[in-house]
Amino acid sequence: MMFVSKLHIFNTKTRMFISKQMLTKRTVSLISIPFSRIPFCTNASSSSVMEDSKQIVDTLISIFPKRPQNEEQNQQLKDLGLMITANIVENALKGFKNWKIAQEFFYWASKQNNYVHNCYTYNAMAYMLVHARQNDALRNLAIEVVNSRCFMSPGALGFFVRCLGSQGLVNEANFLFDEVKRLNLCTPNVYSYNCLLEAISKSGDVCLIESRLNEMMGFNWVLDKYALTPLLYCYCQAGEFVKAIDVFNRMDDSGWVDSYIFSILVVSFSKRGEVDKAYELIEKMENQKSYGCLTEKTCCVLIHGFVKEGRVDRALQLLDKMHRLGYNADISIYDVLIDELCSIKQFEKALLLFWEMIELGIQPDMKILTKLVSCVPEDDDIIPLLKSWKGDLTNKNRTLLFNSVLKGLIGRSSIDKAYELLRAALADGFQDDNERTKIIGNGKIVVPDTTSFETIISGLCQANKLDLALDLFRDMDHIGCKRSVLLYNNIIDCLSHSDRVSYCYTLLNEMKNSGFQPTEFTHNSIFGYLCRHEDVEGAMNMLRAMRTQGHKPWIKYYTLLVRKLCKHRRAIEACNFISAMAHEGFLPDIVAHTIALDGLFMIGEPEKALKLFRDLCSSGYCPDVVAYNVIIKGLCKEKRLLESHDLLNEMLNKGLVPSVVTYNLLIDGWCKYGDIDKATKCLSKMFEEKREPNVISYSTLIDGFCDSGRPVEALNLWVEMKEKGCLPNRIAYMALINGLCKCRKLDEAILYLGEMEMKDMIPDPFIYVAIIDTSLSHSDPVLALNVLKKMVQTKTFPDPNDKNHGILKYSVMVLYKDPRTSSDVKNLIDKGGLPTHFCASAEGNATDIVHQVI
DNA sequence: TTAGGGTTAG
Repeated sequence: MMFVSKLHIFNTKTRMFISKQMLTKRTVSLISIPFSRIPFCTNASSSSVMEDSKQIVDTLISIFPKRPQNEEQNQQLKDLGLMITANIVENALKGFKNWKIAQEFFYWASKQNNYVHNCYTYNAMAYMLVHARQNDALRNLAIEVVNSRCFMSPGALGFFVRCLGSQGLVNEANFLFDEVKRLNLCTPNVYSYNCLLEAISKSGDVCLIESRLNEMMGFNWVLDKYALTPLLYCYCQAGEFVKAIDVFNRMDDSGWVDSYIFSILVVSFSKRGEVDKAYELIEKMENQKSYGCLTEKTCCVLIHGFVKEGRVDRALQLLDKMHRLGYNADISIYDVLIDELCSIKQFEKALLLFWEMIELGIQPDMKILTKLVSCVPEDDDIIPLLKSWKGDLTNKNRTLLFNSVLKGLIGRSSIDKAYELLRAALADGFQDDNERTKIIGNGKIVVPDTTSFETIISGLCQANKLDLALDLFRDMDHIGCKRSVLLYNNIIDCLSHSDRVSYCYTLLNEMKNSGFQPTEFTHNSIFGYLCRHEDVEGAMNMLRAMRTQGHKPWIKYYTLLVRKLCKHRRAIEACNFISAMAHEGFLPDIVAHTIALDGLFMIGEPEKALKLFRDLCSSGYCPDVVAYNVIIKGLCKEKRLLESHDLLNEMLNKGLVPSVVTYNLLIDGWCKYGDIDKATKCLSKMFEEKREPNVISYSTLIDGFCDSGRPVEALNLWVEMKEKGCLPNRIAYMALINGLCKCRKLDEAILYLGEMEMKDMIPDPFIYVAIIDTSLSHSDPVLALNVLKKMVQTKTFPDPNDKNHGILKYSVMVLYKDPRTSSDVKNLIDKGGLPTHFCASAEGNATDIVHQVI
């Protein structure tokens, strides 16, 4: 046995200055070589040594895992321990199938006399740990290699660093790199650095990459493509596309862009939703004749990515390009494209792709076929699709096709046909001569399954044919077809919407007894019914049942209940419901609370509202702008303007930004309070705070000015509003016209009514009433009559409960009595243009009616 | 199979 030196001696002065040319020509492609093929060791010895070593390696691999079972083997292992070299250990390590055994061997070897590990044995061990994903052990090994003070070649360092990087142990890679440098165990070269950069890029840490690159440039090294690729990758990961494109262009100028580098950028564009940018890049490379850059694999990745971003247009263009490049698109590409085209209802394109597949010899699978059958809009397309199936027509496939035909019929609103088809299949398994059923049946019987029932029952429920659905549901038992949770849910939901709630409870019990666990949907279907019907007690009982199952009540339902209660002036009950929910562990959110606050103000309980609001704040809730708005609105209504402003300040202190609504409420508050100047100040404040006033702000203030008898200012504001680009709407016009009437500015009111009608805006009846009333007080019955005729023409009259109803009645009577208008009013009455209740009073006693009105 | 709901002007 030859004695082989156990220590490799390295040249520690390997640091050198490498020119760009040297790098580009000599650097081996780091990226394109699979990790596993990078050699650990280039040590070559004489052939006889290799022979001997090989024998030792083989023996170790064979006996070590078994562990010496007898004295003889034990002795053999001891003897081998005397003979091992780093080379032998390295090769033995590579031979073990189990990482644990390899690790035991590694530590056994290190205890043998005269044996010391070298960098290659460490690397072999690291490699085993990488493949076994033993990150803790790998981390420890990195520390051990430093502690062992073993020298490392720059290449070996690079290898270990890549091992760490591949497992995402970026900090460890940096630690190892810096420690071996500090302890003079290795002088890293460009390759070692590039490995480190690649490892860092796994973490996407742009700063770290940049600082390492600066380090490299400090040695006057020229950065090559393997240094820039990790940088490009990191910029892409960080979404720093400007920088990424810059790096890419630099690489492109040097002719370094290969398919991998190209795919980093282009796939990253796609992932960030920059589909057009990705496509432009593809075209740019194509124009540069860099054909090799766009590989088949990249195309596939991009098509999937484009579709995911909802850009099926670009995906189809790329598919076209693939064809031109002679690449094959696999079935998954067609699957994803057809699926997407169907979901955006571009069925013709989907069908074209389908037939293209067949032409290219790619056999569509059942998933693609059933998708198309179930959603193409034309009946005529179905038969050719069904006939195209060349695969096995097993019972299962037959049922799948049958179900897709049912789905298709329902999608085309032919629920009756679909229902009959299922009934026919249940009756005789298709003995009729319908062409479609013959194809599916192919002379054999189609056996409907649970999905068939789910499809039809869901269709029947949607079409409001609940009883038919229930019959079918009951029939499932007779043919021995298993029900499903989906079916129960669908029917329960449909029953709840048809107000047949007692049957819902029956089915709920039935499903539990049949071993189906109700889902959140099941419970919420019934909970929804109870909320719609303001059944607080029932809703609470359901909540308790839900709590035991860990189900959550849907927000939309419990807010609906709160809203309905408040609308019916049952705000106190709404508050009690909210508390009871909280007591059950379902704390309603700020929206439900806001509705309740509004409800309390509505029933004239401002103190209760304020208490609830303060309780919310102190219990850690953070009321938002809308909640504050509701309180401000309530306080304004109560004429507590100063408190409203206190709340505005409170909002600001909390960092909440008051909305346009907030200011509008305060403007309205001050207007109604009679302090129009304060209201104007609020408008100014909006400009200061860069909260652009809207048409509501202006209308409110215009109304306020008119109420204060200041029509000129109202009209000025009207002009200002239009100058600011804020267009008046129907309500704004009505506010102005009504306001002008209140100020007795009849001519202006008529002017704006004309303007409004020119814009095809139809005013509410009260506007006509206001003008009629004002005209009469201006002693202009003819004008009033004309407006009354307009009302008759447009058939808009105030509701009998509306106060304007009485005013109009009185006006009609006045016009009836006035000789200037009397005959016209009679005429209107005779022709039936005026509702009878106006006619009856026209001849009545004026005083009586005045009493009625007032 | 299921969703986000609440506040402003005549």
